[in-house]
Amino acid sequence: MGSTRRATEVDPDAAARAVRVEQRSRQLLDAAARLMEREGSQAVSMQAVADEAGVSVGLIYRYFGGKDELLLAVIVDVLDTFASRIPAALEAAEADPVHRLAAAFRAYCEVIDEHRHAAVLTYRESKSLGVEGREKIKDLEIKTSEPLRTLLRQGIDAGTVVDVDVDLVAYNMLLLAHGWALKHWHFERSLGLDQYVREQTALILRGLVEPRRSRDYRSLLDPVAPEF
Amino acid sequence: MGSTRRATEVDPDAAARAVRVEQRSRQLLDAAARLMEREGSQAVSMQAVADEAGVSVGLIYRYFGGKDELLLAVIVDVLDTFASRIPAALEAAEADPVHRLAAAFRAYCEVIDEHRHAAVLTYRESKSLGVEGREKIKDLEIKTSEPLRTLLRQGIDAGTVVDVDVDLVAYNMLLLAHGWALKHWHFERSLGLDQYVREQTALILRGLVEPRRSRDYRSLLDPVAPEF
Amino acid sequence: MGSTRRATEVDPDAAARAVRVEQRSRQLLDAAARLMEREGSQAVSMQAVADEAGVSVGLIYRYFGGKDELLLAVIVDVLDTFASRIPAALEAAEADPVHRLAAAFRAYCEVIDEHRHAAVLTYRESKSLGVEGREKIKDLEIKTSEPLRTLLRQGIDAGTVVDVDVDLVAYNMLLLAHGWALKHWHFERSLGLDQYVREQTALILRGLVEPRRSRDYRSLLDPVAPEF
Amino acid sequence: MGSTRRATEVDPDAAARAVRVEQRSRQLLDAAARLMEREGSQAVSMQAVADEAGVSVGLIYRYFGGKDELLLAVIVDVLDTFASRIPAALEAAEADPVHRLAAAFRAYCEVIDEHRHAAVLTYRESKSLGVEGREKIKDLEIKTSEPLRTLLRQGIDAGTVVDVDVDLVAYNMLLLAHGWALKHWHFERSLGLDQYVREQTALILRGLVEPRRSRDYRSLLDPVAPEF
DNA sequence: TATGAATGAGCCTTCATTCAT
DNA sequence: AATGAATGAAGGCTCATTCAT
Repeated sequence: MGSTRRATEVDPDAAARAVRVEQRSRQLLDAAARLMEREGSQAVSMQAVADEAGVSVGLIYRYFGGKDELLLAVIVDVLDTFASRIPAALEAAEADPVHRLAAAFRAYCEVIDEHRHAAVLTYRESKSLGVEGREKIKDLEIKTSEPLRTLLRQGIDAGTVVDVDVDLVAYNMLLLAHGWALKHWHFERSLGLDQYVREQTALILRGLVEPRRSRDYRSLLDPVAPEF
Repeated sequence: MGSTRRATEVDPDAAARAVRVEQRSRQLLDAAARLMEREGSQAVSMQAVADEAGVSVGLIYRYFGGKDELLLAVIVDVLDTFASRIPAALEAAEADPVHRLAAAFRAYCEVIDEHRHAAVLTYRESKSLGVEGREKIKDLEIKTSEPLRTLLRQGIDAGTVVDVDVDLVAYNMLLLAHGWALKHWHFERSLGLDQYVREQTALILRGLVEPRRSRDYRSLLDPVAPEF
Repeated sequence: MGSTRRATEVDPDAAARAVRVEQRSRQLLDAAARLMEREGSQAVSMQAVADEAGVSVGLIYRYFGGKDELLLAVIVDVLDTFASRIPAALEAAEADPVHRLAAAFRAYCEVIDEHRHAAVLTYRESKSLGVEGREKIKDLEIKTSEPLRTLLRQGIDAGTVVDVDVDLVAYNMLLLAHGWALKHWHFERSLGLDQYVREQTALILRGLVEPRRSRDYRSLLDPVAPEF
Repeated sequence: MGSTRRATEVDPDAAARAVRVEQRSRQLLDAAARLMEREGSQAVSMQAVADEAGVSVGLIYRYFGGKDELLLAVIVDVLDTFASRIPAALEAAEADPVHRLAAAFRAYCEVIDEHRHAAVLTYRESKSLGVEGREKIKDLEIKTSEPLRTLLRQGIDAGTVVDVDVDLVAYNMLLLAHGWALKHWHFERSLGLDQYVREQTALILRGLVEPRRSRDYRSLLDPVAPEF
């Protein structure tokens, strides 16, 4: 079966197959993520994912090695969404690093709000993730938070941001964004996402912005901290 | 039934029994926590807890209603440790609210370091915790973070801390402390606990301390941010 | 998903699946019943049923919701056997209601003899049966005993049966048939099934048949009560 | 230890001990029976019996070999109640065998109504009863039903009862009495105990009483079958 | 005698994984 | 490529029974 072309050419069969594999993976990943958000990660059994995707259990195993691999893929998928959404948000924002920082944080929080349960999965036992998965996630987080670090450095260079530990601040912003998912049941009645983002932004910026430049960013914090 | 003492005394049998119940509960709670730290919470089966504690499965059910209840008790136990350790740490610290805030944060981080996995348990699916458990945890967290809120308010009143949303800042400090557990595998090679505490403290204080009072707290941040 | 035939035809896949489901259910039901007859209902664990049927435990749960449901299904199955065997026995019998009554009673006893332990299951704690199951059994028993009631009424109308409480007599005949199973260990050494049926038939008819018509049914009672 | 008297005298210690054993057994038996009637035989665990009796689990094992033995003892106890209640009921009844038969049947039904669940236990798996227990029960049932057989024979001799298989009729009357317990959930809404007894008595007597003597017993059947 | 803490075999059930079709 | 029936290990839990006190 299949074609027997020269190796220098791209095998069109292989290409078509790759496309189908891609589509199926997408379908399964989306189903798993949807299920997870809708029913909580407790309800994610292979059968449930299959049902949600409208395929058979067996098929999942043709695309993912097993449950752990599937779950890891879902996490990676979410982190990929981060990696693509943040830059998009930055383009829409003003050129100023601090404004962009705020936009990036908001984008983080919004993606997390959409993938609350999947985001929390990142904190799963490293055992079930495996060394490989752990490394992959670490890399992705670093890569995804790269824009933050870049912006922080730009701000510091521009003199609008005080001289902080760029790595740690980036990490903290991530954690605070995740905080929305982690402590969601803590806040769900008292705080909306928008309010959460605004207040956290105010707090973060207060620690970052050079005191003598702070009045430049008042608009960013309205209406939460107009007195800033 | 046992002895027949004067009614004015507390039944010594009941008292002795209460002590034994307390000891057994401790033993089981510790075993569960130990197992969790060592093998990860995935490995926590009732049989495993029993083995770790050196007792039989059945016995656990005399002290805890079931697995969920046991796990909830482990969480509550950790939160209780918080609630008792933080005040102790505060007494040892200087009277100044900002110094105390830093001491409290360090104490938080240290307890979490000792109960890394149990601390993370707080973020379990609320479903498996049950409404009751969820409420209990929420209450305990609020109660445990109360010292932070008090200190923040004192600082604000004293004019050493800027006017922030006390609730959110307290929550953030908690989250940052938890961050040590949550992202431990992220930092384990690059950062020690002490370093983590110092750097985070510096960042937090930078956002809290009134700029014109900042030089009063330089010592707190050395050697991490001597330039502060 | 399978073939794409004309919509007017029944989906052959679904049909085939239904057949297989039916076969498996049969197999499991029979295994459970067999096990019950051989080892007593105490020995009926899911594992034992699986072993007896030559399948795995898990499979049972694809066909029955749980142990209670399986047991209920066994009971219902036996009652269904009743419901189908009795009419068959009646067709083979003479047209006369009293003759048919005797034939029905014999048929009852024979089915019960074949499902001795399962028949007794009907008397299980109603709790473990559940409200639903209880109602189902009640309905089936009423439905199954309907032929008896009909025959009794016909006999009364024809003047060959005295005017009795049709419901209670039908219930008694059922109970007496069950008696063969219930008190089997009482009789097993002294009485055979055939003998049991004959003697009980004689007793029942003596209480039912109009005295002046009794000689018409002498043949029914031979050789047990030739003097009747 | 204890006393060292001559063997010809009854050891008073032993006697006292026997009394205590008897009392304890009573206490436990009653507790078990009470529990069974109140909660159904499903709820009869050793712990529950101990609680109901106000003693510890361990103590039960000093008086009964185990659960099966305890349950057997409860059954035997109930059958003993039969054996003592029936004669008492007969003494209160008229001298006529048929009247006494009716009185005996009523007494049976009443005792069974009081020990519904225990009565049904008789039909427990022979396996869990053991050969010994089975024999004991068989003997007790035969002994207990002896009055019935005697009365039937007297009736036959007196010419008021037709010539029936005395053993089987006695057995049937027992079964019909048990029927009240066995099918209780069938009748509980439609029939009271008294009604059940009356109707069954009417049916039984119709099959037993010599047709030409039937009018002598009309009063027995009122108001159920006044036309008899 | 009496207690009740402790045991552990055994039960029901779930679910990731495999494999014949 | 796709299905889904079948597997069986593993988990949570119960409860009859024992034994040190």
